[in-house]
Amino acid sequence: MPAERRKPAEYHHGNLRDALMRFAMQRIAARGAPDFTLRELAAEAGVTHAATYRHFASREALLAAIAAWGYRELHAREAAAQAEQGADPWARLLLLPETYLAFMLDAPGAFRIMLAHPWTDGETWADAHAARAESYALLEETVGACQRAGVLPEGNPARLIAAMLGVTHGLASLWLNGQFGVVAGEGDATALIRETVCASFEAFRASDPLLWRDA
Amino acid sequence: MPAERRKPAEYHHGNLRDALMRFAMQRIAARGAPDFTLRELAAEAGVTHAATYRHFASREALLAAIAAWGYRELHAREAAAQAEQGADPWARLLLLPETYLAFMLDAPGAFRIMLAHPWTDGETWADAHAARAESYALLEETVGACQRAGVLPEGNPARLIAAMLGVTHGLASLWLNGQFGVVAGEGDATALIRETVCASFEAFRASDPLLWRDA
DNA sequence: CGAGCATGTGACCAATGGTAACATGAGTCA
DNA sequence: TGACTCATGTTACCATTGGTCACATGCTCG
Repeated sequence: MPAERRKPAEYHHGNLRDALMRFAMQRIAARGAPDFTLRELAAEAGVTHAATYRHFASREALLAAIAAWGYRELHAREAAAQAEQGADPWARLLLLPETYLAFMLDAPGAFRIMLAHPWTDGETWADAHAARAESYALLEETVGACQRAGVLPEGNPARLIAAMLGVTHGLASLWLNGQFGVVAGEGDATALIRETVCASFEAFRASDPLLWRDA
Repeated sequence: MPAERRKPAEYHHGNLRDALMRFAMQRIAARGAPDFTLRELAAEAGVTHAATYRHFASREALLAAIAAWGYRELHAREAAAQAEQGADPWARLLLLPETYLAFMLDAPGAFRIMLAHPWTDGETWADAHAARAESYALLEETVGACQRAGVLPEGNPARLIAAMLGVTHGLASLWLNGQFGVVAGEGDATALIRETVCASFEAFRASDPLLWRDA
């Protein structure tokens, strides 16, 4: 008589995969790093660690699945927000970092894998790569629209994109790694991040076009 | 007769500690993550893995030592560059990201631990924390000098600092994780990074002071 | 020269990621 | 209904890893 099984039929129908991903994300968020053990995830799901290999080829594949899910979810949220926004390109652009940061607060575990994990093995991370490319494409397109509308300076869009992605990503990364206290004391870090991103974007918008032109 | 020993007396006098750190940084840079095994580091040094514990209390302590070294080295380079620069605060400020990015190219292995590793256990990472704080303090001070000199907009310095640290750190982080191709194609990434950081700083400098004022 | 201490060794341990052969149960089709 | 089958999960196993401990070795300094 095996002790204490999970609720019958809770797993055994595809739920295990999702459950493992959820548990993993929780642990990552809690511990600040993908430190979890496949065995502890399995135990939390009421399952043997070998069962996990029915759903993920390896530990790293689990991480890759999380990253892919994260980028797809992010892209979906961005697209949805833009859709209900209207046509103003500048407003649509500002929605992107806002959605990005909101999602980071919702799913910090996924975010850490998305941002700060070296996706070494192309094979297992192929899906994540594709998902990420979608999200980047949206940024690229929106920046282009802003430039065409004259609301962002002309010049090499790659530089503008890099600058915007840089601030957003950089602040997110600092927050995720708990490095924010050093720069900002102990105030409301998330508010400071939002305000800083906003101010930076405005500064870019109003900046001298010469800055972004190639040499 | 033990096979193939290291050159006699090469270790046994404090060199092992440094050698292990060097090897570890090489592996981190090569593999893009602190994947190395204590055993392989020890083997590369011609030593048993147990010997490593004479110099580092744990694997994580090795990482912490690398991070601490990195921040101390970074701070030293920044201070040196500023010292030979002169008194112009804006020039001194621009030196910081420049030194930062140059150091990243010199020591990508250390950088990855410095930026993208969760320093969970305060005990083992205490030294790294202290070293990092020094480096941040320099940025804070230089920004303050710029504001007093009227070359940076008044307003909450925390926001300006966050913005500058954000771009720099964000672009560095993207580069370290190989995410730069997505945004910039396959050009000279490091040049693009430098130019983008420079343009961003100029944009911040020339921006409307209202942007950085608290609400 | 001899003692002491830092450094390195060898044997050992529990835990981990991963594999393979076996078990079980839900759905399908005769 | 009953047999087949495939997905899912289990048991047992393996090599490797981080870590510890008692023991060896060899600088260094009194």
